[in-house]
Amino acid sequence: MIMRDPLLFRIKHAHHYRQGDDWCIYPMYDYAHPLEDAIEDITHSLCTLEFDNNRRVYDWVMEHCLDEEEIPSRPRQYEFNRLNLGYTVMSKTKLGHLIEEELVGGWDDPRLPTLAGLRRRGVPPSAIRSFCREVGVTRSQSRVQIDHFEHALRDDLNPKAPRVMAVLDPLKVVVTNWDAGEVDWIDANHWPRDIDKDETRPVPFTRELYIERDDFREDPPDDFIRLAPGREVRLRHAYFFTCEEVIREEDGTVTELRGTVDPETRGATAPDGRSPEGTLHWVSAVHGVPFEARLYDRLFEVPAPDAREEHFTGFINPDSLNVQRGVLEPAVRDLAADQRVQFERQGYFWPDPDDSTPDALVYNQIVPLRDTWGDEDRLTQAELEQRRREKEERKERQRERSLKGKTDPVENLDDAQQNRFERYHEALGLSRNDAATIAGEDALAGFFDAALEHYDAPKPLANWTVNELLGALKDRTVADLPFGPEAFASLVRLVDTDVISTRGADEVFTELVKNGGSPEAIVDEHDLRQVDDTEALRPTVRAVLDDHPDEVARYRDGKKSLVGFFMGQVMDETNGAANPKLARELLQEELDA
RNA sequence: UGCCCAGUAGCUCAAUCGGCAGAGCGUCCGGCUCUGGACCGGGAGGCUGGUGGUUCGAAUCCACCCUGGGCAACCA
Repeated sequence: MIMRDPLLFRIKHAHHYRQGDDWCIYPMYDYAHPLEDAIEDITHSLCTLEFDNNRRVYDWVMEHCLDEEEIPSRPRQYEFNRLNLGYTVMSKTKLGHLIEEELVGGWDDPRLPTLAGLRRRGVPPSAIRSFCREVGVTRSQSRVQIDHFEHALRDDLNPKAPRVMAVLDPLKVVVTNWDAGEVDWIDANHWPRDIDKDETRPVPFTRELYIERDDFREDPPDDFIRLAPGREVRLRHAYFFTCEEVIREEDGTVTELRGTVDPETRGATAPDGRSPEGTLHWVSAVHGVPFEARLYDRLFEVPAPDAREEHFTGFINPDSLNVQRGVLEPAVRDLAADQRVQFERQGYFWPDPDDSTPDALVYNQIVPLRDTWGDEDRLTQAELEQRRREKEERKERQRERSLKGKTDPVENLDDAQQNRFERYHEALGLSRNDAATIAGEDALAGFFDAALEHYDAPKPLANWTVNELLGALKDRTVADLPFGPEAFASLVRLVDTDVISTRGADEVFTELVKNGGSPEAIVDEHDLRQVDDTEALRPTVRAVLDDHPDEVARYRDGKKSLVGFFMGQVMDETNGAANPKLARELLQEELDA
């Protein structure tokens, strides 16, 4: 459609903001794009899917407006699907709307998937690159799950981010068997043992500490492995601690925990070998540095906010930003200002480049740690099962619909074509489908009829016309082919009379489409005459099996589909000349021997 | 309505000329562990959207259909 009357430029007597009134002719996209690419020596011109239609014009302009020698390297346009991410929006318009409506802070809001936003959030460029490598480039429209992105982030950050301890929602703990003035400076490794790095920092242990409020439950569920009344846990890098007393306010909120530490467990290992299930991070209440933590969650509550009938802003997650006032271990002051760190058991963070100052630290959460406990929203086995069922049902519905929608190909034919169809179907005995397919295209039917004059075998000719010729034509017509009905008929005769195999015929046909010529000559030239002699074929079959002992073993072990692989080898070896039926029989014989 | 593109494991993608349907993520189980993290080992998961055809052999070629998306001109 677009090629029927491509529009390349328009004439408009208008003032141009830079060229003034010098020109009254303005190029259209279809004209400017290919020419610019060619002039700039572009080799791969990439664009999004909606320009797929325009590729024909692109090629046409290139061909008709430039001589070969004017094109340093012929540009080719490739289209791809743009990246869609779950639980967010990617289009500039929609992002702009969020900013205009002040639903987010600006283009660099860390909740946004913009480069400015990701950068401010602390996402390293290398993580973005590895994410892109992982998801790949595709022509199918799809939406990438946010999990993939988060995985790429963690994977990138894991070996780069030194571990430190930070409590985001502090709950006070008093160690009753520890003197008020005493400080134990513990040398704690910045890195877990599975990362090949060894740097430590001093962490102060004191009588008063903070732990995460979430890490304590008065009435813990069975699978809760953290702190509860009477229970012992490990304080990371420090001592085993047992909770003995819970202090509450009038309304019942817990304000403080009291308990004791086992002095024998310094370094967080016990001489008697006991090992608590839970390990908690903590920060000294005396040395701890107050800071602000900004936790980011998905911006929208639904996976595809832009694919709904309602306006996408209606799905905004009200809790996408969660600001906490926490305490940090003092050693973070010694880290570089832009150092990305892992707050143990929390996630990866870095200081906000705009708002963080030495006196008022502000940390952005880059990505939380993977958490397999609790009520997060990953798919359970049952949900996976459910999805499988839904997919099956969807397929079943599609099957019904596609069967119901099926039409008789004859319906679309005009009167003359109808007559032709009847001749093909009834007189020549072609299937309804083949007969209608050929009858429906006048040029093709003429070609078929002419070929019939040279080889009177309607069925094989029709098979080749429909299944091979049609595939090679694409948007050309038979008139554009470098060969005529006679050569085509000869080819069909050769394969129909077993002079060549279908595989050999494919080669002949490819050559014919490319350069024309006579099928018989091509057969001789490429030595494609079919080998029907069992004893002539046997050595080849044996050689193939000898060359692939592993595959033979796997075949005998039950992987019968390898027959196809062996067949391919035999056909390759004989350049397509082996009689396939014979080759298969021989293979079976040798393999089952 | 016409034309174009896409449909393969729960998700994102591979599969050279038509010749062994695979990978990563997720999930489940086990191991390790001073992070319920990371790491290591193993398993489950497929009518390649459907029907028919061509072929010794089809995810791949042909016809028709289904589903989703794009384009239909003076925008890019």
